[in-house]
Amino acid sequence: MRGMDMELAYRMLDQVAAVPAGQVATYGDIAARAGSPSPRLAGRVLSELSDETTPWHRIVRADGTPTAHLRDEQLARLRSEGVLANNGRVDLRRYRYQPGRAER
DNA sequence: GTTATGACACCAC
DNA sequence: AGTGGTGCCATAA
Repeated sequence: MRGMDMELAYRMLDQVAAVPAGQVATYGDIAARAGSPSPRLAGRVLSELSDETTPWHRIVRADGTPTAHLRDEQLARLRSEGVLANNGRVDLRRYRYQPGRAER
């Protein structure tokens, strides 16, 4: 839609869907895995194409802080999956999903 | 074509 | 560590 690269957009959505419950990924992670250099594009894709089946709440910013205008709901959803935040910040060292890397 | 804006990221203070 | 400036890709006016 909007003339955007839909294949890229769907790859991003796939990567979002690939993040398991209880873990998170950054916008940069999603963009990179989908083959895009632009984290902002990942954000825009989520804002426009996400639906009830898209775990958008598992995507946080590079420093572990949740999306500003949605932080309350996002943190609540993450908390319900077992992702705890300290002072509004998710511990990426602990919860970041990295494909191919063993769980702890 | 130029400017402003945005679910972001990085570097400098 | 928090704040601010700049870069980034794409859209809207």
